Amino acid sequence: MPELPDVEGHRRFVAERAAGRTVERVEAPDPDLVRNTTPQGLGRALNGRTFREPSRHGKWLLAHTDGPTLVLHFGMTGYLHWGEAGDDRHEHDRVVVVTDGGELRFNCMRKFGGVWLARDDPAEVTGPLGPDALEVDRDAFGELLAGRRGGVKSALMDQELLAGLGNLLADEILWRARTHPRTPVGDLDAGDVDDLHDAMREVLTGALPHERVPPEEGWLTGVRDEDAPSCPRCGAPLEHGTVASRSTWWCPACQPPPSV
DNA sequence: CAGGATGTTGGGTC
DNA sequence: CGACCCAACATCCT
Repeated sequence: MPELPDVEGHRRFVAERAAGRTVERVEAPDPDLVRNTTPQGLGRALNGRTFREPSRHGKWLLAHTDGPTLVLHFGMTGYLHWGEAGDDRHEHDRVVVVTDGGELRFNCMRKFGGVWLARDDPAEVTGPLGPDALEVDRDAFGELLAGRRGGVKSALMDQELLAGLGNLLADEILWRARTHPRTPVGDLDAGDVDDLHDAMREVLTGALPHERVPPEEGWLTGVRDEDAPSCPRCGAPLEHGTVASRSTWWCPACQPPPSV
């Protein structure tokens, strides 16, 4: 679930369902997913507080209140849903914030995500993050890459460089920009950086309405789970390998490998 | 049964 | 320090 468009969807969900509601208590069916305090401590900090308009930085969701901020990260399988008091909960609902108008439920099957309490600056729990990928214009993007060593895919996915892109988005952007994922950043010329920035904007703005990387026609994500996927653009059989320690798909025709 | 999956962290290496 | 790799985390699915 969790790359920038997914988390933006969760942000909208909090804005629609939780903003303006007041916390009555916190319940943690799995207390381990309350990461930097105890469920009791989280409750003491949030009880009586009212959710305000949430924000997002990269893959982190910041559910602000009129006091501290509830910070959420979704790992690989986290999502939010809403329930009314007395509704059956899902077995993977790990943390539940009970408000005066219903329950915000953090569901996380694989338990890679979690919730944190930020009494002050959320950066204390998120750690250092680069600028949000949606906010980076062409010049800023070029400056981020300038001086960067290593491969372009690992750069795009480095949250301290640029926040919000994950494995699916990185492959999607590289495919759209016709750039091989193993291309050294230092080999990119200005036109390549233009193409990458354009592709990033197109992929993000295209994905946002879906609140996910859409597995649709014309997207790499639409074919990457097939048995023998082929390029949605040129039809060549896609290649697969490990790049930046992640499962990676690319088109050998559209994205020629970097010359050694 | 083995292997893989949209993420992050910590340890070790060069 | 910058960057890479791997293992680990927990759970489900093929």
